[in-house]
Amino acid sequence: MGLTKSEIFTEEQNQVAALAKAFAHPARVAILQQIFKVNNCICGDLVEEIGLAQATISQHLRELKTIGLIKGNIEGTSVCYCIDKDNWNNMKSMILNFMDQGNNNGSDCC
Amino acid sequence: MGLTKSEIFTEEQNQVAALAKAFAHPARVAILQQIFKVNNCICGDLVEEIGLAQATISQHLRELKTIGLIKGNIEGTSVCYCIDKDNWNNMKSMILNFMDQGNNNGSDCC
DNA sequence: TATATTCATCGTAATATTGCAATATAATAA
DNA sequence: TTATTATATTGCAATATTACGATGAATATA
Repeated sequence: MGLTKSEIFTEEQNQVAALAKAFAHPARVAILQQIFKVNNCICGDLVEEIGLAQATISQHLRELKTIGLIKGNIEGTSVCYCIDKDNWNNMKSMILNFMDQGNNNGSDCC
Repeated sequence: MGLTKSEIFTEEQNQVAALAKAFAHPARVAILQQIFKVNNCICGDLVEEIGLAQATISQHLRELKTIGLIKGNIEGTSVCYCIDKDNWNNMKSMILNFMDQGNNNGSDCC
């Protein structure tokens, strides 16, 4: 069916999944790394850096913006993107919290 | 097209994306949480706990197993699943490393 | 004004994912 | 042997994702 039954899961489960989905494509991982690397805002050099069509990059940027990981600012004819650090840190905590369950020190049970 | 162009990305970018994809569905998040919660091995109570058909749960379990986050052990007629802690910790490091870039302390640039 | 530049959006083709019923497989119990 | 139980696999239908060309909107430049 392709339709996730979100209503049967907790808010937290849906949130973790939604954030993970944002990271679940190498182009979006690459975009985020590039924004971090350049540190200052970058614009459409992403299209050059990464080897995808402009429309494709724009689509990935929108997904990252929609979930709140990045912000975009219009500067003349180009658009400057950067990490939304508050949100980024919140989401980092969420993922950490999820991955830290049960402190993983005992030996595997099977 | 629906076909990710993996070859144009780095190994790391593809790995982060692959791990994130495993977390990118609330059913898989719920399965992992449940395995952690019960701590000891659990079997097909997942079908009861989570409200999805047995075939669907089995499919999600296979994805988690394929990427290496969990291990399954046959015990009589049932199967005991548990976290693969070595892999889990490695993947946690990978995600942390990715999310820690640029230590996020300055103010946003736009 | 006319033209270029930069980015977003639309439409669409190809592929992937989700979910389930039906069926298969494997181990135990009667 | 014949059930029974627990899980996996297969085969679909519905929906989502990825990618890109074409086009649109906005700003800058000649």
